Amino acid sequence: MLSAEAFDAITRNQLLRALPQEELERLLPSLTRVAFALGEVLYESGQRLEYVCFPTTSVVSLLYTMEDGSTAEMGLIGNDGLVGVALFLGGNTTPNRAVAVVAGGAWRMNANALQQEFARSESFQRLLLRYTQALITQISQAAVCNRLHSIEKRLCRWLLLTHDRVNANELFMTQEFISNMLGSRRESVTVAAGRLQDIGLINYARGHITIIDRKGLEGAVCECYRIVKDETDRLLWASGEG
Amino acid sequence: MLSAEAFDAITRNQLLRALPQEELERLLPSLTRVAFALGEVLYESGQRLEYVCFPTTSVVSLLYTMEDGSTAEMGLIGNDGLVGVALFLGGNTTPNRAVAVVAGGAWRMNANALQQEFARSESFQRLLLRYTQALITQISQAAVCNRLHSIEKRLCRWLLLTHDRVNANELFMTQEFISNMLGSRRESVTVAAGRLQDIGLINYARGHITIIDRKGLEGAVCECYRIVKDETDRLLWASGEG
DNA sequence: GCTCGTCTGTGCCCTTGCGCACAGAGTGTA
DNA sequence: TACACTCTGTGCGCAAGGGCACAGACGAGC
Repeated sequence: MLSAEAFDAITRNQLLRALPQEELERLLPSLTRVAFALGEVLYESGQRLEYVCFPTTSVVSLLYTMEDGSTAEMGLIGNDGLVGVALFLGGNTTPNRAVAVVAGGAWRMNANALQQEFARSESFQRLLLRYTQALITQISQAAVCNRLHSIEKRLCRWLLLTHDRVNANELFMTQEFISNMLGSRRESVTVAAGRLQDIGLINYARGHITIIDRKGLEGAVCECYRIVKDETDRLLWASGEG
Repeated sequence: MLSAEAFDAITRNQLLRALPQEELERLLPSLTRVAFALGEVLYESGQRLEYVCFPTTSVVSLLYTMEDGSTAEMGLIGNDGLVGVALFLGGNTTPNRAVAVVAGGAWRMNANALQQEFARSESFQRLLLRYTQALITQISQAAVCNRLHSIEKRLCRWLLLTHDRVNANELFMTQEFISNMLGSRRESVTVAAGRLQDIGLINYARGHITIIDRKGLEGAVCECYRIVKDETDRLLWASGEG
């Protein structure tokens, strides 16, 4: 039987929360609480994964780095997901890195335990595979959005994605940092953020963003944000899953 | 026991070829041979999938269409893969469409048979999940490439990807068609293709491309092409898989 | 206070690629 | 042969965004 405290802590990750109680109890011994600092690297490109992480208050970006050093983000993972799908997909490594963009906590589960449970429990497997599809949706939308939409819209999308995964209206990150995610120049982010600030959607000051008008951001963002959100809801939280 | 003819036909798809013989025999009754015309739609965005397809000589593009009608490709699938991962991931639909970009054949397998076999056979499941990771790699690389690389390089990448999946140096597709995949204007493709033609890599004439200098294309493409190729080889064909 | 380092704002020039318009060049068909 | 249609080439103006340089603004530490 899970203590109320443990249950409360563990279900701050929505994937874990979606699991049946007896499953959670079985998983608990394999889960370790960890914390990530801003910018901390969970794994490097090509590095063998030793564990997966279920973020609770942290947010993790899947980042690609090109040979010339330019970078772009392919996906963003918070308490709605899990970092390290390659472990149960069977590849064990991926050609991208994972970086914490919001400092905070997560639950860590080592490779063996994960693979064992994946093979053993149908509900666990089903949930993880559905999550994989949600992740694919997010990545493919990023592919299209990166191609077709302006920096300003993509910035809105990124802010909303991050805001969704954080329990606050304040984010701590520099424009330089964001430009690495968006795959653009820092100056372009400055200009775009300036416009969002001018129309009163956000406030920006030295690595400290405040979301002032969330609805306004939702109005300024491209369709990509909603498509991914709706599809994720459908895949993970809608039907009688778990 | 598979007839030599059936075995030969079925293993034109590399995923199927990677399966153990007894598994193939079990699958055979569930497989139907189909053919796709150029431009044929395998499934529409949001449509419930009834089957997966293992292309043999056809090539299928996963295409995203925005509300304003603009389009971009997220992935390209040939005899090295399978169309319809959402079926075993559990989502049953995806927000993109699948379109044949090279006419040709495929093996079709209905949803029930697929799901049954996925649950029953570990080697089948392992192969499909590894393929899923390869697909994720391809899509994420597209996301980054779309953001950071020029039309010309992306055109090279697309030509190489397609060429890899086709047993010929001639491709039948208009520049208009390709521009839909690249998410660019037709005129931009004209210019880029013109340059590739000038330096003797390809020949272009009214919906009829000839790859003249494959090595040259590999020299002109961005790193994205090779990263995906190497990673796919590692995931699917390298180790003792199957 | 002062200084240093970091973060943000801005301006200028340049390239890429889009929007649009239209001209030619093949191809198919009557 | 004539006509219609499709596909490709090209030119021009324009907007977005990259490269670079530098100025200001803020905060931390002394």
